[in-house]
Amino acid sequence: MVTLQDVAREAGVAVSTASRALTHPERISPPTRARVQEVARRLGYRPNRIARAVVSGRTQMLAVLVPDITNPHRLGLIRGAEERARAADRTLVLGDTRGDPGLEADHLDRLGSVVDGIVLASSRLPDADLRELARRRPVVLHDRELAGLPGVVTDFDDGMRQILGHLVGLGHRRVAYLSGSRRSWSEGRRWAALAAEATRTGVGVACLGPFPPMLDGGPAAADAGLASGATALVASNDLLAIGVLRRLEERGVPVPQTVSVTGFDDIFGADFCHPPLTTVTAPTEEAGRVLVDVLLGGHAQDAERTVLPVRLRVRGSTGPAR
Amino acid sequence: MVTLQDVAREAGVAVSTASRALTHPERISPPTRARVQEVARRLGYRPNRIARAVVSGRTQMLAVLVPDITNPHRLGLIRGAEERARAADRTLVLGDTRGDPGLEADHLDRLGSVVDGIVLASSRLPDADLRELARRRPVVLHDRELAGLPGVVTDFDDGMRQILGHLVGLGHRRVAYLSGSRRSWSEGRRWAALAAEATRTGVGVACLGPFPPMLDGGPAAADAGLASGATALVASNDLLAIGVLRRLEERGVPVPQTVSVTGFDDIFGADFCHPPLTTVTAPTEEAGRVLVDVLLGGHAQDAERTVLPVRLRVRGSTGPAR
DNA sequence: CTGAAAGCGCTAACAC
DNA sequence: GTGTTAGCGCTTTCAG
Repeated sequence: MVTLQDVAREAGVAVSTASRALTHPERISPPTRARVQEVARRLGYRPNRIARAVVSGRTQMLAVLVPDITNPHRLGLIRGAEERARAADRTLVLGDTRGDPGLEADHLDRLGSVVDGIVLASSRLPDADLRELARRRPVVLHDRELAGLPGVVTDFDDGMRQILGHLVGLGHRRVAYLSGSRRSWSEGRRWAALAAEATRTGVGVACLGPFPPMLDGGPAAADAGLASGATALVASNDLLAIGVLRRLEERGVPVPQTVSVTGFDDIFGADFCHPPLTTVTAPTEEAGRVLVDVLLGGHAQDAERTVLPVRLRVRGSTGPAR
Repeated sequence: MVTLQDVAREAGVAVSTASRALTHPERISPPTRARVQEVARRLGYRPNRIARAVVSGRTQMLAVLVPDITNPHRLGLIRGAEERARAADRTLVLGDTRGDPGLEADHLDRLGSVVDGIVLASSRLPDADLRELARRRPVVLHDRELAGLPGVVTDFDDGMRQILGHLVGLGHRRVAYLSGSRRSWSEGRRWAALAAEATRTGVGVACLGPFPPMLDGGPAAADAGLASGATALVASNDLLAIGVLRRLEERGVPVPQTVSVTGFDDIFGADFCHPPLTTVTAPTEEAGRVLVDVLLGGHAQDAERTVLPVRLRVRGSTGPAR
């Protein structure tokens, strides 16, 4: 590895001069600057960002922690965050917590002292831990609310309202909610919103599950939903909903003739599964952008809370109640 | 931020002792060790990994660069790599190059001096740049071959052989290949393999495109394929194939009655699109694991080349030639 | 077993 | 403008 010392020696200047010639060229006389830069190039010098970070205390890296990197739902967020990070000349570090608070804490232990800020998507960490973390580093939350911490949340309330409104309009009066993981904050929001709306409109909604909020959870959820006698199945998310659709097809149950099915997230595949899924779409790329902006804007202290609007996308999986 | 100095002072020992008590506890007397550890915990001390890395020269971080993080095809690789990295107590840093050599170089500039090793998936960097990079850091390649560098490649030859064999068995004699990006190494491999196999079996194969290897590329590819008079369309990858299926459905062309369609990768969604896609599946999680193992095993110098076996998955999108 | 001191590669006062 | 010097927080000889 060629260091700044090597460059300085070879160029016949002090290290500090070499350093400046590379990072603050305007403060160096043209001839010296040119010589240093030429030598640096010739020697193939690359600044050691680690060393630079020790003194500046900043690495220009941001971390994004997601519960499951294989869930297509997060792709938008990641891409939006990536885009903004790149624009701000930061490097994004991505970590997968597998929805496990232990692994999440692990990752944070490792990355906490390395990155300049952290985006936590659907964090499962206890409130106290989040607060403590936020004391060390700027932190922004996605789909998790905690007083004092800034964040971006999907408008689950409105999403569920739109879903139920749509189903009621189609004549459905008995609805089953296929719930996902009990431990997630957003799961609680979804169910609460749906239950509230059901009460308001006088529709009966049963809460089934929890089921693993993945394709694999589909079979059990579909069977339970069918057995409940509901005419519409509201799945916790698209992954589960698609799994449900597959199971129903396998069992020869026509959708939406016998039951309607809805999802949440509008993931990759929701528009080409069979039948295409009626679901709620959220501007996840925008979420990613906003999260990084808040992190970089230094507003991470101000506890801004942004609620992102959602929109129902009606596709083939919902129809009139039988 | 509480530093090691703070801990040492509070515990009434030298920094070096505090350091050892935390990283080499066995070399410290039990009472001292206990005291230091207790103080560290009480003060909420967290080692600064950056500082640690300056002296050790290692950060315990590995980078994985992929051309497009939103392509579900890479999820397996990422997950496999993550798993191994975690097991080896390393942190994975993920970067998206958008298939742009410039951005890829950018990322490497930023991360090169920070990570202990690099996994490059489908790198678009010139051979010379790759070689130079490999001189600085351990590098392993995925789906790109370069003499002297270790890597893991999908067995494209066998995959294409299986696809064509399957189609020929169904009576297809006129096949169109819907090509993807010209600039990718794997694209070249796929076409070369298909062309060779076509020659061997005396089947006519036209190369159409290139089309953007994404869902969006589907419409143009489908129309061109149909116009070519081929009875089977072999798409460069699943994303494109699914886009093609959607376009065919839109145009009312029955699949596989009028044309058969095949993909490559077996991505999320390939089994629930309509009709389900006949494609080639590769053990991508295994690829991720092997790549990280090679990186960590220090075999990165030995230029090992692992070819991963593939398997044809026949689904509803292929049938007898009309 | 513990402490003092050197130094990782780089940046940033502070002089000249 | 440029060089000298002092660290950043930590690990690691090297003495004691």
